[in-house]
Amino acid sequence: MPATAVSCLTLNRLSLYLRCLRQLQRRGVHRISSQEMARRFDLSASQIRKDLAQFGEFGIRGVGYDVDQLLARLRGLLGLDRPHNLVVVGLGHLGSAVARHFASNHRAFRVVGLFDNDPAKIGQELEGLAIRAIGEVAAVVAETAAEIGVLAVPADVAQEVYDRLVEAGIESVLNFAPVQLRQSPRVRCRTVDLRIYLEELVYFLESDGATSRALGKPGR
Amino acid sequence: MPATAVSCLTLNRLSLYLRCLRQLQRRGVHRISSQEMARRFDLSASQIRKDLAQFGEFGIRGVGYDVDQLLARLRGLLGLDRPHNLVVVGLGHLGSAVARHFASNHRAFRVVGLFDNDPAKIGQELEGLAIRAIGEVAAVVAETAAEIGVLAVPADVAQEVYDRLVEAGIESVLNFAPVQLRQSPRVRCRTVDLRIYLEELVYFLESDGATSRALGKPGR
DNA sequence: GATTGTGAATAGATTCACAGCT
DNA sequence: AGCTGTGAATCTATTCACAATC
Repeated sequence: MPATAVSCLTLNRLSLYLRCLRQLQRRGVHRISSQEMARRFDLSASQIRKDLAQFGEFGIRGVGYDVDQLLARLRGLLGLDRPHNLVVVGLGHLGSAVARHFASNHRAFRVVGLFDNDPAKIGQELEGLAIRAIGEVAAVVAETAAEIGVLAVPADVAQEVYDRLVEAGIESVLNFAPVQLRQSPRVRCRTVDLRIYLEELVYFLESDGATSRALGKPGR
Repeated sequence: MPATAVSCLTLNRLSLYLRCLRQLQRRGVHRISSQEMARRFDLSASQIRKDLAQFGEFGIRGVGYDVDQLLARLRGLLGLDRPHNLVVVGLGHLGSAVARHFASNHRAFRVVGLFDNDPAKIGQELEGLAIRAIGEVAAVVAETAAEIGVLAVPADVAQEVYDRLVEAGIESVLNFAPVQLRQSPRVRCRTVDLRIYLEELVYFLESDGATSRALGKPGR
């Protein structure tokens, strides 16, 4: 039924619902209405319904949604019922942390390759996996059918490494380098710049706290 | 003159423009038009103009924008011309990496406190700063006038630690725990769940790659 | 009586297209 | 001639309100 393209906003909310449902499941809740869910997690009930309705009829009128069933459906919908292989390139602090973060926790994701160009790091192990030279990435991607590349390299080499991953046949990229990558049409890239989140918070600090001073020009 | 509230989307784009302008500055570009900027970084020219126009007239008609000047203006606008103090709570892999990430790189942000509840970690140093017990957070926030708290603790204690930060007088929170926090109206909280980004990529993997199979029901 | 699923209404964001400067 | 700044037009997203269902 998804003839209509799904928006990123909707999609991210589906992930959110998944998270909420997991929490409900852990607490032994088996049935929930959109209203109750909205109340508990500070969401919008009609939005939940509309988001879900895009993909089918998952609820029972007059009753609500079955938590286990909805969870399973959402997982299937998002493709999380099959495992997905990742490679991580760049094992500085952030890269290592992200590799570990994704390696533990999550059944749906498996880290199958670690790459760096620092000779001191090559050969070391992280979570039982050896760090290899970046030159081997194509071989590993081919061998493991890795779909996603996580890019945690310095900004000035990010483009080069992205291009390499594209060439290696990776299907999409999660980029932590603070650059706007020139993208291949074949390979979707999602950039996550942690600094942007801080900057967002700072702006609201100023504007909430200092409504009084906001009248004076804030330049310079 | 921001009498009008600025949307988050706009705000995040301003951060993005800042990043692009920095790159231009490094390359010795002194003047740029919205079109050229759009072309180089794969953005929309009219959107750039509209976003900037919300805050004043920064460009010169017929000419374009002065890179240095616009950079300075944006920095001021976003509040990045003053330093902001951070505390990081939870120094597992992700917390440590984020602490280091924010401690280096960025002039506008200063990490002034590190907290954990693991006795093995307390007393250790990270980037020249000692890790302290979470009980001391109120004192440190008061003493350093820290504005932002970075939350990198396990999901099941995130709410508790958030509440503690609120009580300690922190002004906003960047949360990496995958939970929907019950928020204080006083303290803005931005949650960043790295897993959501992966899930987004996975969805598009399925839907791009498998347009053929998308006709069959994707359930189960 | 309660709650879903959904068309219609509203609100918000983006793009267009051009008047107004330089 | 070229590019900004901006109202108007379009597109997208969210919320409302209610008929359909259990």
